[in-house]
Amino acid sequence: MVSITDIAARLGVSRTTVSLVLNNRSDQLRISDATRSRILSTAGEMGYRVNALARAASTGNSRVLGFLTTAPDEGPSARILTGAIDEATRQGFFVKVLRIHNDSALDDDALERCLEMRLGALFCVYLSGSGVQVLRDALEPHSVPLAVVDDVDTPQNCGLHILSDYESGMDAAVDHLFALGHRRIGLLMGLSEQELGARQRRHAFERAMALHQLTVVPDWVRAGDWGPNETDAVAREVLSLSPAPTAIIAGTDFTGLAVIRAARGLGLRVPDDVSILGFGDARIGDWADPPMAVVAQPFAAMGQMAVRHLLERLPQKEMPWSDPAREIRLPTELILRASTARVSQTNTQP
Amino acid sequence: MVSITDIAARLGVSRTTVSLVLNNRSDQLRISDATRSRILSTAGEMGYRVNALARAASTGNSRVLGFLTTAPDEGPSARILTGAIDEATRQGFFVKVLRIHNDSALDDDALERCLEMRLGALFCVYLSGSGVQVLRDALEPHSVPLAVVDDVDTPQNCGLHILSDYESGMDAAVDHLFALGHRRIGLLMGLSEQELGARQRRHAFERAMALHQLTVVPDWVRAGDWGPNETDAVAREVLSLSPAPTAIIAGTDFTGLAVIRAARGLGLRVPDDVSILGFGDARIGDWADPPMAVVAQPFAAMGQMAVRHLLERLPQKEMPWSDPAREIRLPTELILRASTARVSQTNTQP
DNA sequence: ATGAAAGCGCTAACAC
DNA sequence: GTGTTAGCGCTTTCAT
Repeated sequence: MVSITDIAARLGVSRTTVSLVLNNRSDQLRISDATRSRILSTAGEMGYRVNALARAASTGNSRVLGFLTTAPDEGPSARILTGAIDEATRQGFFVKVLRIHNDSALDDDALERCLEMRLGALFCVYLSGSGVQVLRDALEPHSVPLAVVDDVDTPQNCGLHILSDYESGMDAAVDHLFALGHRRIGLLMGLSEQELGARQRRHAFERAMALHQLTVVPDWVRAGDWGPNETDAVAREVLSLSPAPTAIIAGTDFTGLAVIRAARGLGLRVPDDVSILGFGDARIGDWADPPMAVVAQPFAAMGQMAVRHLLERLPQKEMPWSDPAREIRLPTELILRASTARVSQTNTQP
Repeated sequence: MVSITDIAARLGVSRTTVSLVLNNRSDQLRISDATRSRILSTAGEMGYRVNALARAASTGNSRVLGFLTTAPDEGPSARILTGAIDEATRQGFFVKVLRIHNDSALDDDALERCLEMRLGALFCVYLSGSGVQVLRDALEPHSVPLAVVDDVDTPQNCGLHILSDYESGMDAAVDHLFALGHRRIGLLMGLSEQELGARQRRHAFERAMALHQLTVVPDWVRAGDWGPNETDAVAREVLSLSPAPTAIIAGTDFTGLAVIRAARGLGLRVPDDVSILGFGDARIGDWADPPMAVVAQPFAAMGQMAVRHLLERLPQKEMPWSDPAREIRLPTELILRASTARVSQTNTQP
């Protein structure tokens, strides 16, 4: 592949001149228009392309970001990645995706390779808190900025933490249900109580309920890392209580689907007998029966923000590690569909 | 960050010696065990990490693969990526994900950047045929191997093409339905007729039907790039025909969900009145109501195979471009769930 | 067994 | 305006 040297040789000028022209530095250091255009056209003819590798080696700046994840194929991770790529591309950066398997002790190999590649900055999703800590400790000495995205139990001083604004999301959800006359609202999370995501949802839910002076009934609030069948079972259990909630907020989109199924299994009509509202992905609910309303989390925006903030801090090459982790919460969006309705007459008393 | 030179200086040996030891080339060119261990331990103490950038610049080999996609956040793309990353990691390679927006003329910028980064090989999904052609033409002069994954209308001579084995997948699907007594089977694809995926599914479907001497009823076979509502409408239309199919194979998982919804909307019970079988993603059907049987496509394996084949061809640095595109078809898996059942008595006549 | 020297392709400081 | 020189951090060939 043709190099800067080849062009210089062909034209009888120095490599420096070629480099300057091709990098558009010619305005600073003045190159004659004649030489300039000769170089440009020759480069074109010869099919020259910078060797980004050599450039990176020379400048020590790879213009590559690393994205660490345990589950690149799950919806949220993929959305975050997409948002991140778009923003990175816009700023002339690449994204390398690394998969981590063992996230508690944090895959040493992956970390090693991040450092070897002289990655400019890193962001990660779905790591355990201890994983993030390990990451942080490894990165700090090398001043590699770090951002943690989505529900990760980020320890103090671990850089940026970007997540959904659960509070406004839950507020919107409860507001909406309240406006439809619902007073008995349950929360089935589909996430383990251990996870930050579950705690955040629960907390935001309790807060939103309090704002409306509604009682949080413990039996109607359940957490757990459920598969389809477990979700079904829990939902049936909750919907069979008396009194039962008239509306259920599901902690994830898949959980929502299973709750709808459970309701139907009990002979309840959605939304006539019970309203169901999902939380998470925007799209999937559109295919549910009935189409499921959701509080959509801003995954793409989260990836985008992660990159934007990391790149802002790149030039100074210095993370404010000592500061407590800075949280950025991005707004959710309530998407109404056919799974919520005015509470039925027989169910109006709290 | 500490370099090979630092270590050499500290130890009073040459950079060469350090390089040899750290690369385990010491067996070829014999280095004394003493020196060897001194170097290793010093490297450890000083926290040395190869500068992969410099190495790549020097060897001209970046050990990075590029993954081009128009929709990194869609299920199949993400699955393929995951499989690819796993295989790449296993072989000491990285994967850079590039998003392409304009795929007909192929995002020139992205291509430019692939070449600049001296990517070792590329694989892509969701490109148009002309996009692949552009890619191929740009890559050939530089001997960059290319693999096209999944439903892409790959022109001749465009390297490897890796896709699902639609024939055995459809055979399994039709076999299964046939065994349940179904004779009137429809195919609602949810993919535009223009797309390779639709043509492949249709062809495989017709073949499978013929194997069982079943008639393909044109009215029951529909293609189109449908959203939820359009799918619903088409499904209702087909299910309202008389005679109507007793079983429907949906071309994608989401389409399957909407078909179930449409059936229910018409007062039909699934699977009692009509059986429904999805095609595509393995997981999502598990959350459907009823849980939906699917022919699962081997997305992760496809990514894995793409990488494996590309890496095989890396050393010789030469693609057999002149050969017709070599197709590799990977087996699907029939996952049975509750959406299919023996055909009802009233529906037994073809 | 070790080192010197040249090379990869690029950038950057400074001289002419 | 352009060229010289040195440097990035590594690899590789060839002396010693």
